[in-house]
Amino acid sequence: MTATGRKITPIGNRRRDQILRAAEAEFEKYGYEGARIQRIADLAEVPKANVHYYFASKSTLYDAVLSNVVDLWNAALAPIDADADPATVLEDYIRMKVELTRLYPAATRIFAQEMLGGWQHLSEHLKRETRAWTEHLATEIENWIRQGRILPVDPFHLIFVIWATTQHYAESGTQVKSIYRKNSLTRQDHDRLADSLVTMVLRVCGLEPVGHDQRA
Amino acid sequence: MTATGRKITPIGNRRRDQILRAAEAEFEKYGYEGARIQRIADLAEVPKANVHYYFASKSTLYDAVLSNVVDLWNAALAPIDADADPATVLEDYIRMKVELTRLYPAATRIFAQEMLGGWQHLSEHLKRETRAWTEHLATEIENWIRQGRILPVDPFHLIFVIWATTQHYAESGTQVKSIYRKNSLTRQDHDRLADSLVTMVLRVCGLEPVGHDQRA
DNA sequence: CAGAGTTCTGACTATTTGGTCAGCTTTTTC
DNA sequence: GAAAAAGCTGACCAAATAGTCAGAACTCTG
Repeated sequence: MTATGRKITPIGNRRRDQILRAAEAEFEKYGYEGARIQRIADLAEVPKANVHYYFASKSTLYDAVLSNVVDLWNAALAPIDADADPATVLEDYIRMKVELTRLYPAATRIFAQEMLGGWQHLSEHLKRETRAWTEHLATEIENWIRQGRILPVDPFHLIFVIWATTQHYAESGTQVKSIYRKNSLTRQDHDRLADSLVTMVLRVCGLEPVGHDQRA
Repeated sequence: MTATGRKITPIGNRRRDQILRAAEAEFEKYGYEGARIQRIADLAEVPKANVHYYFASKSTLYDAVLSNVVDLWNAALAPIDADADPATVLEDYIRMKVELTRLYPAATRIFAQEMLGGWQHLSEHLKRETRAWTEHLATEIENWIRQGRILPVDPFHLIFVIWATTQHYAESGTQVKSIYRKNSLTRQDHDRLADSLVTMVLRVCGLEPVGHDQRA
């Protein structure tokens, strides 16, 4: 250990962020095991020892990155309007997730890697938040079904479809290239994915799109 | 390098398989970077040097594992009946994928990890096979749409939903536990996932289930 | 059963990598 | 402006790990 125990100054904070950003990129690209402190240092354009000045260990650094990522995720997932109609809630949810994916591909991939690894590095506290929100939405869906506002669907499976698809799409920059022969994901690609997903999910629920695009 | 160049005898083949199986488990659990030759040796109950007798390097060993996995995958994806009706083709496809996932969770996870990593270790030849089949199915779906047999859907997005969902479900043993509060995935869980998926996908296409279950 | 070929392994090496630390430089504080 | 604190870093170190190799042990064939 070398870090923590001193005061924080603006100058130190800037360096910290600089290293954190580099670490995010590195962890995204190589995963926890594959990540190399030296490469993070190079990318941040600081000597390796400087990384250890701010973060005692690789694990500490990863914790910091992961915490940022999950905060971002949970913050965006926050609002849910109980009075709104199902189609709107679902559509908003989907578009928001796709948007997150477009804006923060690195964060998204780290989130997914962590998930695949069984949240080995995620604190209980953060896990609980993520789960709570999912259960909230599931309850909402169950209400809609009971009220006959949408067709019967297993709420978790429905959420899972949305989740898996956006997630998967985001994670697979290279896969999309190799299987679908695209060279990059444009803004338009994301919009079209969101449109497709919205239409598909609404059809699953027996709903029609509210106003926007109708193609799938 | 130490391996290859000698003849293959049954006894050698058995050891090779033994090591290969251990390697599959190790790569599944830790990924390429995280995998340790020593652990593979321990799991296979052979000395480490024996691993290197059969596989020159970690990379060679991973290639062998991956090749098995992709063969399995491509073999299962092979048949597609052009005359069959859309509902049947889609349902068979989904159930087959879920089944693969249930039977070979390790292989499935490795496949996914490799995908996430952008097929960094997969040979061109294997990549092409995987892609070709996907395109075949996509063409089929386009035909159905043109003939008015199903509602308009982006074929790739539809395939993607199926793919992403089954894949994701398979990969997420621990995630499912932590988010959905299940302790393990039973045969029944897989059946219900398949049922849900079939119903959802068919609804998306404006089709009704052929005969089986109707719940989603 | 003898010799050739194959299989196996303990002991080793080379390299990579996370982490430390003493002391230098810069910034802040009084 | 000097003392204290924070920031910084080159040069190390210890541990882990992939890979090597000489030769022992085993198996098969004629």
